[in-house]
Amino acid sequence: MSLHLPKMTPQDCGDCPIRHRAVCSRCEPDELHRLEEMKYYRSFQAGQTVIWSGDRMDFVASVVTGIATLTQTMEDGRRQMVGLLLPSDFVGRPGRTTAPYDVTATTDLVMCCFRKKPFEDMMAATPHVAQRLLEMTLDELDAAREWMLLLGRKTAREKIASLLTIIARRDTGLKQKATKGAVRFDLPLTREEMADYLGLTLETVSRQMSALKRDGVIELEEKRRIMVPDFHALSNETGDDTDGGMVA
Amino acid sequence: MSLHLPKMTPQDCGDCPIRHRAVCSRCEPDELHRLEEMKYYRSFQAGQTVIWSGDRMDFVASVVTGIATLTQTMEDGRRQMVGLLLPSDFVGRPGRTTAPYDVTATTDLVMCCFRKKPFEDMMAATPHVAQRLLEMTLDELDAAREWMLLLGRKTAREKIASLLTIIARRDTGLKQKATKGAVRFDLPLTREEMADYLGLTLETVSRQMSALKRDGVIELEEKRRIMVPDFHALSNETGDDTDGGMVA
DNA sequence: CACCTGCCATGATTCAGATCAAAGGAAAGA
DNA sequence: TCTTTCCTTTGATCTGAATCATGGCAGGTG
Repeated sequence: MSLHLPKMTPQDCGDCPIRHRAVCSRCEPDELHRLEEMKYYRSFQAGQTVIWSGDRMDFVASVVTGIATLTQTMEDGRRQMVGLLLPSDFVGRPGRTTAPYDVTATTDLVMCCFRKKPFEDMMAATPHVAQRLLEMTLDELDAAREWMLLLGRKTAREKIASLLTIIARRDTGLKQKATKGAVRFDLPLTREEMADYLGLTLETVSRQMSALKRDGVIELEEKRRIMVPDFHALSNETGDDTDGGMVA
Repeated sequence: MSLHLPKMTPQDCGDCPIRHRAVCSRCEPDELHRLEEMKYYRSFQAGQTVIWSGDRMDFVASVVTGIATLTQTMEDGRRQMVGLLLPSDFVGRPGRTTAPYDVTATTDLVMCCFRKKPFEDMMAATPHVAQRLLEMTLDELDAAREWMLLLGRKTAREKIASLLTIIARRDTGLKQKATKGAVRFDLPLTREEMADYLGLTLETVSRQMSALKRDGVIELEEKRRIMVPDFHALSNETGDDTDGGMVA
């Protein structure tokens, strides 16, 4: 395998695929220009570690393409994934010098980085970056709390169904429950990564995937290729109130 | 029981017990004055619900005194606490109209409330509130992620020890691991609330408390009054890397 | 080709924590 | 005083997921 990483030609922010959703989405042209001056790209291969927990972290970054994970590890090796970073998601905390989690590239990954100091200066000087970052952080907090419910109270089957639902939704670009009929998508995670995310073992993940297949809720076209014949049936397995909220 | 709530005389922000830690901590005198004009206090008795999940929420607020909880409930009644609100903590999300969780007063509670619209206007106009709110939200996100590790990977005994450690630390006002010798504190939660927080049943909570007592890690002076003879011994039960991080 | 190595599935067995059940103690009201 | 209610503890049993163990398959490599 070649170890050459693709050379990233610094792009024009105007062409950036995450321009409208990332931390820079609210920026005025002059702010964007300033960010453009300080940004640089970094690429990682699938499996590479971006940062180790405890390392000094002198940059912040947005995911441009690919998927990364945040994981915590206990001394005895137990691991829990605490975040899944998709394109436009932000990594790093202004005002902190040390990474609190391992950040790992799950697929090939491109990040748009800013050195921390200039970025912090900019945050202090103009409000749009900070405003957007607050919004994004609040969204992440909501997601983390939803995950707490999953980890604390859901069964293995519900956990799997919930994860598949989330991936299916964002993969098909569908917002709410509006998904009808069959859906197809690729799992970006190994069984072990799924287990780390769901607070399960990989064996349990494998068994529950098989069970959902046996019950006709999903079909496996390949190990990582999922077909959901009836999205509503999958939603019903998540344990969430999926029936559109308010009772008539 | 009398249903009269204590009449709160609006306080001067300068005397406020949470002045230096709450969302207003960065405010300049003029900003503080503006907040003072729009604030109002609300009191709740222990056990009262502050807001129901799904309710319209037209205010945001800081906890002044007392403790509140955020909980999510599944249709079949499974409950997971997703946040513990202590004095100076902030409730409510600017830009959202509907409460995502039940908020409940665990003890008698006083909140300093702001109607959402004026508060949002102020956030847009001056940066200090938004800056502080971002900081606090990032802290909460870290706490939520630490809790994800606990919920996903820790044993019942580790969960209990972790919760006791956290409450002990904030109760004794101690920052890091610097606690030496005996510590005493009151549990602000019932066994059931502890269970809801830890993703356990109340029976398991009770049993593990008894086990920690049997093993001499804690002593129960009353049901809710904890004495920890050796704080380090308790920390060792949390499963966390408590030995000060870096290996020599 | 034969041989790894990484990933996945599945069977057998164990065990931590849930569930079911009963009862004790403290506080509040009648 | 007795009763009720809330909180807690403890015991007996069950069970969902972990653990232990094996084998299959696909892709890469010598």
